[in-house]
Amino acid sequence: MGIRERKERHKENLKAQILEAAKRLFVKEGYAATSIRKIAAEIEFSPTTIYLYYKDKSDIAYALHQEGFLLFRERLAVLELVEHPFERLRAMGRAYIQFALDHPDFYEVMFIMREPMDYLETHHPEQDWPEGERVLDGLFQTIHACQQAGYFNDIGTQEMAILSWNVVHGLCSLHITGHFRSIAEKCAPHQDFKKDSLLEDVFQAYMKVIERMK
Amino acid sequence: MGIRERKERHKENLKAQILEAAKRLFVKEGYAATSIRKIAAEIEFSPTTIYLYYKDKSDIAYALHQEGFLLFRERLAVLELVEHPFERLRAMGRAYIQFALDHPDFYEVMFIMREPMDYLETHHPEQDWPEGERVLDGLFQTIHACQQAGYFNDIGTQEMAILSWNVVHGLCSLHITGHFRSIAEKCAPHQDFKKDSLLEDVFQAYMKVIERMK
DNA sequence: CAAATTTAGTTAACACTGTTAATTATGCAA
DNA sequence: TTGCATAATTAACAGTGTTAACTAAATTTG
Repeated sequence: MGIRERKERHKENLKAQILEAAKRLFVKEGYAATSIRKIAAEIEFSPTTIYLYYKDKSDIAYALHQEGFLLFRERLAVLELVEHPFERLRAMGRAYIQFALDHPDFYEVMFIMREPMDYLETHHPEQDWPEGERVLDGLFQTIHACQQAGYFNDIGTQEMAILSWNVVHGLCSLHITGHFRSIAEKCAPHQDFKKDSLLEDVFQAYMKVIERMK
Repeated sequence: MGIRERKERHKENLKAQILEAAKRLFVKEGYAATSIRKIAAEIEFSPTTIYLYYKDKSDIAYALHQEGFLLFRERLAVLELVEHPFERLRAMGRAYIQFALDHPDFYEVMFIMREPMDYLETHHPEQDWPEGERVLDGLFQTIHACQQAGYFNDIGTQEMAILSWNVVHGLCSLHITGHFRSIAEKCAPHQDFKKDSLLEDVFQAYMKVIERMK
């Protein structure tokens, strides 16, 4: 029987298979359209089977959230090689934006949606947000190195790190949620090229601003 | 003649009543928990009656979105009285943050949720986002006045306006979606007071940064 | 080996959701 | 009074997350 074969094949990685199926649906149709029942259908199991491996839907959301951070760190890791701290900061910002443009669904589950955060708070109240802290820590170190190199020394390292994060997050989140759709062309009605480079332009403006802080 | 007018008035009345009921539920339990059926129950009408006055749920979301901008502009209007443009910019930023803290649900429907934006695009594709543009225009003018006063003249006005918007939006959105919950205390483990003033601190850092750009 | 027990997975159901088609009730004009 | 347009309703569709009860298979125990 085909069903028995399938069962034997995936005896132990069913949890991983659920996540893979969820990820497939998720990147194809977004989180909102990824229902428990569809995930179940994708792996040819009953919907309730999902609940044997994941507590609830926010648990799956958090798993996708973690998956996104895996992708994200993988991308940013190479930037450790950029020696000049200020140029590294610039590269990190651009990489952040590019990640959001390449993987808007992952960006949403990582930085916009409440569900993964709610899962952390309700099911693991003791610990806080390891993924976010790890990324922010990398940014913190680069900002610190910038300050060692003489940049923005009259600003707190934490404040500067969170500020820089905020600038790119503001851009990416407003872009993804559709709030920039009409803003872009209003900003440059007779410059069509600007429509596609608003994120880049504003980020460059930020870098220009903090560049002077030496 | 007069009959039709009265009918229209009654119709507008019920439409307004629906919105009022939606707003009540919305500020009390958030958008996610505000269902069509609950709105209908609140005004003691059948659920389908809602559809005689609003196209679909995203239509209601957009109405709440507009309602939020009404509140928002009402608050910011008085800041036109602040003469010094840079101080006006500072006041606008603080007012923006305070609005988000006071009305997180409205902030969410105004700047975070896709639904109102989707309504605009699918049901009114010709026009773009009037609420956003109007607010951004006010910011644009203040930035322009700052530049006239000698601030950040080597940065484009549009870029500077959107950048400033991004900074406060980044702060408010990450705060509202719960992404700052654990970040705050990590930043200042032995300074309890900082937990509540992260938004203010980072905003001040931004103001400090652009203050130097004269 | 057979019986008991644990485990994995399923079916059926609950209580919701947004939304539409068909139907009834209501007030107005001819 | 009849006919008609409109307002509002009921019933239903197609989905959602989630839980309790149940079955079948595997494993442990006497």
